Amino acid sequence: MPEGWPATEAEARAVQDELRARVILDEPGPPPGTGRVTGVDVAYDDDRDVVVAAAVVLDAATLEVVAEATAVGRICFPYVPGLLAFREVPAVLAALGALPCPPGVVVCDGYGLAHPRRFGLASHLGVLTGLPTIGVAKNPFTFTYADPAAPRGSSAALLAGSEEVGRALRTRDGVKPVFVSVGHRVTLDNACAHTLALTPRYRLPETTRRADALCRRALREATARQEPTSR
DNA sequence: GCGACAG
DNA sequence: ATCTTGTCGC
Repeated sequence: MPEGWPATEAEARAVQDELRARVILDEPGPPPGTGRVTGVDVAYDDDRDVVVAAAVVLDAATLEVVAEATAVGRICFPYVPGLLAFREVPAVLAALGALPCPPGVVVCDGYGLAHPRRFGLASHLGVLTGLPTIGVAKNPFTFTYADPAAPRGSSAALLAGSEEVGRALRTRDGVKPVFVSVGHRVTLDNACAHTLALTPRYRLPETTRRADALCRRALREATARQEPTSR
């Protein structure tokens, strides 16, 4: 359990309300296809109280893996809608810290600005690290959107009432869109461009696919010696 | 008051 | 997130 980590939901919401002021929204961020892009994801074993985070660094031009790292820890916050960051951030920080090179733009599995208090996981991670971050989620959470046109690349506003908090972006022809929002130091247009650059083949970005596979594998391995294989 | 609700 | 086999389709 990290120093000063909130113990209650009310404390956690107060932390969000305070850190939100530090989000930078007026920087365009690195152009897609250049430098590096890093995916982060987390897997859990609630019964054993184990959490594993993975960070996978890709060359943005080729999408080849150039580095990866994992971190194992204890679960330090329950899943509460709107407070996901408090469950995921400590392990993700550890995984990012274990990388041998700078991560470039960090792609999170979840939301940034598209959040009840406009401070989702990607915003939180961005503020704590200073890195440019974006959020790419698989579900619209509580937000609304008009279905984008069928071709890949089409998009529609992701709305909280009349406020655009992100974009529903079609990454594959005729397939359910992903939900992109800004984290820190990246523009929404640029975040969508990055997302398209990371989806040459599948609905989800290569970064999150790679990070997801790695943290699941690391969780299996971290968990393997504690309970013998049943048969 | 009740249900919904990123991962 | 996680529990879980096969199956339909490109």
